[in-house]
Amino acid sequence: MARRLLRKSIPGIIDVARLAGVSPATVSRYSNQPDVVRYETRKRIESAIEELGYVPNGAARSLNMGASGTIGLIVPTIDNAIFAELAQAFSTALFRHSRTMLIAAHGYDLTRESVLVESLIEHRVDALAVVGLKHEEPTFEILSKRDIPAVMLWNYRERQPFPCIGVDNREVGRVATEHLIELGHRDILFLFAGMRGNDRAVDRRSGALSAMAAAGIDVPRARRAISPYDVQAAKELAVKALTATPRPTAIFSGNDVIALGVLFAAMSLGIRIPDDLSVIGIGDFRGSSAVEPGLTTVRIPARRIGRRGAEILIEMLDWPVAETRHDERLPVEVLLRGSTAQI
Amino acid sequence: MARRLLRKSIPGIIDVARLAGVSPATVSRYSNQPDVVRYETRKRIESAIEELGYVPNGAARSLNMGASGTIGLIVPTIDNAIFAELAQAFSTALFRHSRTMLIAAHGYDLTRESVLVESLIEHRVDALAVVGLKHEEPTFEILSKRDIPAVMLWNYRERQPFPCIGVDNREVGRVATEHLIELGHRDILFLFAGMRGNDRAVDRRSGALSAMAAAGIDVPRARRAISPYDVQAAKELAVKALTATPRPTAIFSGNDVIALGVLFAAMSLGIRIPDDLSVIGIGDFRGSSAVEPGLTTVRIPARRIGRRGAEILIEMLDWPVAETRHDERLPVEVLLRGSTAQI
DNA sequence: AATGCCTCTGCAAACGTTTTCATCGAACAT
DNA sequence: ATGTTCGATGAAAACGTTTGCAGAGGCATT
Repeated sequence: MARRLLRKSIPGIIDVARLAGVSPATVSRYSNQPDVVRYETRKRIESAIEELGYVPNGAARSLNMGASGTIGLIVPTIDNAIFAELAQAFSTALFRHSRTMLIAAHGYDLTRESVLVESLIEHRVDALAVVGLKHEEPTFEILSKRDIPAVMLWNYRERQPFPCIGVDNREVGRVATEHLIELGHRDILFLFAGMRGNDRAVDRRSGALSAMAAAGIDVPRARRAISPYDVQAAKELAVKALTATPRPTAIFSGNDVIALGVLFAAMSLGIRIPDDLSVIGIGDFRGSSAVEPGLTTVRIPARRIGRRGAEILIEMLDWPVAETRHDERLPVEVLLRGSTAQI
Repeated sequence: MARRLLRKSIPGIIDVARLAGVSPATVSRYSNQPDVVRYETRKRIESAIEELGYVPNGAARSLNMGASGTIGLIVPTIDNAIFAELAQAFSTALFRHSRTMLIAAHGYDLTRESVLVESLIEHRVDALAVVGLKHEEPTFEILSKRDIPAVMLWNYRERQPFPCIGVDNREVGRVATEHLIELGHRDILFLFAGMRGNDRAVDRRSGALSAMAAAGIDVPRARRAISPYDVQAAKELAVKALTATPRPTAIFSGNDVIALGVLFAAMSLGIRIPDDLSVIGIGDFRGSSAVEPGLTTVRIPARRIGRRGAEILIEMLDWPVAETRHDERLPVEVLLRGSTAQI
């Protein structure tokens, strides 16, 4: 961090007090409980604040109060349609309750996560949300040592060390697969998302494969692949798979980005969708409904997860004694659009 | 904000000092300039910290030092491919210099912006980056009153109150349009992005129209429309425009999202791209190269803008005396892909 | 007039760091 | 033996708020 800065000295509560002819205590009361200050005094303070351009020092306040008004969010990356939606909703919900979001990204490297947690704790976040259920030991340890209110977003499962708000990604993988099976598909190519440090992808995969097993359909190794989170890369992968024979009749895509790549691959090869090939995605990213044909996908309510996560944390802060668990399992649904059809 | 929380009392520097049998001053020195502390003492402090799970209190440090190690970023919204990329790069660059990003979004409502600035200043950000050149008076006022190092990202122009790092969006609009003109197009439909609180869109529009004027081509009102930032909405708009006669031979899209909508509209109508219609976008969002056919677009280096913005702010913090202006105009280039062709 | 209550305000002690200055030994040169 | 320098540490004063406690004055009740 920087050395001590000697900048134009910023006006503090004492300057305001002096100018308004009152004590600092009164100014403080003015900004925290205005109604206890006499009208006339209030006016004087107001104009003093106006004149000096006074903005209270959050660090001092935070030091005194033991709460910073800041809540942390740790995501794999911001630069991803779906986490961006989540973060935006989270931030908006916090703003509504006059708190601020401190966001940090670890780039799917869970070992870096505990460093971020520590950094956020150093900034004295009042509460913390993380994406996913899987975390390294230090992360859990530091969190419980401090007993900072924390939630895990995105993935839902029972009996977790912290409340979860999200969907059951095994269910997500399952319903997507079942949809294809119901349409009569037997030869399905599975393009899973990368699974390093990504328990959502792991769960989807396990849900998908168990649905196949339940239907008694074998999934040979050649029908399982892992695609990066990138339209172009997924497209190339799909092109390769679609030019080999025999060609699958359907493709399960671990997320909508991969599904888009598949769609474009099919277009470039002149394969008609859904006549020659069914494609299903996961996520319902913005734009997935607009692509031609519309992408059938499993909707994951990212915004709602973000909003509820924020609200629940605030609730935990405001009623710290409440012994209720705050888990929330959100429903998933298959959005039927044009990219899947009966075989 | 919350009332005073009475939580498990968190260990402070004094607890560490007591446990290690030294004074708080020594512990402080340990974490700031470890080399001045005797090896043996250092070891004792280390194990005390370990045992207590001590994490320094940023608020106290910030209060004392007058610097928080936090840098603010204000964007219209996080939930937008391009700003997410920017924010991610910004955050990463800050992290590399051990600072943290505090991000806030105003949803294209510039009047809300000054509230956010104030909130960030209350959190004592050491510096601030905002997107765009156009801001309400209070925003500028509060910033210059405090003389907090600030930069304006995304849009570049000379003689601005704060350093700009970005591209000249008039140039962006111009080169996109010139590309279409060079290909022989005369009847071009312009789908601009919404311009409320969005000076980037305003500039692109003005660049585009002036390029047309320079080429002596008239653009009737019916060939100018404004599209929301949404694939589906842009698609509907484009469908309407493409079913009317006469049909334009090319469409200028204010950004890649709109361009995607146009592409899908054309597909759904059986209009061949680029044979029957040329489409150009702006931004080079991820995935724009993978769509079929590849989208010709004007590349805007969002990541680089984010990274440079962060680096420049840090530079301004570390050498506050340097009188050099830190503006940076980044180059733009037309990426030729499959969606445009000679008429 | 004395008493009590209420409203508004001030005093001063925290909160957890960093940093200047001073102190104390030890090592070293004279 | 005496002075000098150096390295390692401690004491204490900030930094800018919030808040419990108490005091001052006004008003109503006895």
